Amino acid sequence: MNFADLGLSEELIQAVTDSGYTIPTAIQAQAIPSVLMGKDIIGIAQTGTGKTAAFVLPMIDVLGEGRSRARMPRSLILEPTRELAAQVAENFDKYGKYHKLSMALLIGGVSMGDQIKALEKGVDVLIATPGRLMDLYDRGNILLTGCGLLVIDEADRMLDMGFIPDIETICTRLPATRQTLLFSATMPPPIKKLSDRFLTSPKYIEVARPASANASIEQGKVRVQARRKRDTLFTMLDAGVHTAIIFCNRKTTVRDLNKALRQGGFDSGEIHGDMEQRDRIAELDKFKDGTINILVASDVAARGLDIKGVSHVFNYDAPWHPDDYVHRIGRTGRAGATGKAYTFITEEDAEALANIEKLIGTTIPEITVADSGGAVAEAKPAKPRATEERAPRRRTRSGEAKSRAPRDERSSADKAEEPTEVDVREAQPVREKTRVSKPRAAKPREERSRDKQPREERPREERPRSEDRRPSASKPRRSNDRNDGPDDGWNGPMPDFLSVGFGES
DNA sequence: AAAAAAG
Repeated sequence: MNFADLGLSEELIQAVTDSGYTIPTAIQAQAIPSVLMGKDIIGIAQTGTGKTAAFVLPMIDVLGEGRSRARMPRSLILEPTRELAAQVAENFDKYGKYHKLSMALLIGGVSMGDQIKALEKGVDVLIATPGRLMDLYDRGNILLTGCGLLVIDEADRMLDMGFIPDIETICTRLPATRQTLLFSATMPPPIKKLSDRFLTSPKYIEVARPASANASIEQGKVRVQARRKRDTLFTMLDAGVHTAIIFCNRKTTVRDLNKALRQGGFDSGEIHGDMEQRDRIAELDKFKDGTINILVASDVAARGLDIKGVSHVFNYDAPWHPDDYVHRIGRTGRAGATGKAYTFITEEDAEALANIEKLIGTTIPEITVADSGGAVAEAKPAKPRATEERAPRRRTRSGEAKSRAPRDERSSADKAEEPTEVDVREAQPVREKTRVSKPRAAKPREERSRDKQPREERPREERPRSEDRRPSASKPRRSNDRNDGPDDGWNGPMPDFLSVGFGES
């Protein structure tokens, strides 16, 4: 199967070929012919499965015939966030280069003037976030009566964000005879209701359940004391990280952590919802072109963002909502590349971890990092096994017995996880055992950590004095490292401690 | 417990 078999025009196939793609993904192969035939579609798929191209490509051909009229867009694509909307617009530019389609991107945070001008001229494709679309509609700048094709993308996220009433309003303003494509990673009841109401005998397409979390992502959890998160992260980044997105739960944490990383000599940037739109775009661009290789992010970047070659995702804070975990780690391991996803777990995160592991149906392997203080955190009264915490009592007990092997049968790696009375910061044997890779710092450690931790927490001789530059982490990657092909994700060597998993699974 | 989206 390749793109030429799907019924797309030659110009379009040329544009796809120019972009370096030849084989359609599962969702593309299933959706494109149906969209071309004018059918409604429910697509259960994450981005990264090629979902965007699955509707962008056929839409370009469908809209290639006919022309737009002033204020009457011919098609509408709804996206939950501004970044996703902009990303879809980029796809239209990329694949529509041999077609002359007009397009308007209606998102908040930027001035309305240009958007209104584009609408006045008439557009074939309207790509919008609900807020700005409703705003412009209420001002009388848009007529949706000529809009025969609607795409509701990331429907489950629209639901999370409270957009469903807006979506319903918008649906009723479109002509009743239209084609509707709905994409969602999951199908919670409100989305099912929405599709029952606004889609007509849709074709149901489901690919790679997101909860099964992409096999190309190697996951790990790191038990860490809250106050040692920063040092632990630095240690892991020092070991050599190509490109990382670091998720935090709060915007303030994003800001603080990015500041600390920059002070520590890392090439990092940040993105969160309190930033000006242009700053968000600028930071994303820097991340994409390699000016920075670490992006500290709130959940604004958790879903859908398609940045190639992200080698690592760190959950600096464990996400409260388990769905967010799946979405966050999905920023790595994209387009056939491999990725690593590490989640910091503090004592407060027990319930969040339990929910995550329940959702993904597996126990995330635990890895240990020197100085995380994780062993101390574990010295608390034993908690129930994470995945079983919410299970009925009887299951809990039997399951627990099974998963906990007798002490002396466990590997030494397992023993490293044993609760211990000894503070690992003082205990050389533990340090030696857990530190598999020697850290190298961009700047002498003392310079970096000047304002972070009291000196005494780190034995002086532990601090490397070499002038060694940090490996890839400190250096902007060459731009050809990624973003110039579909399969150019990171596949480089992995520092030992990042690739070694300990016990549990 | 937060963040996102309209300003």
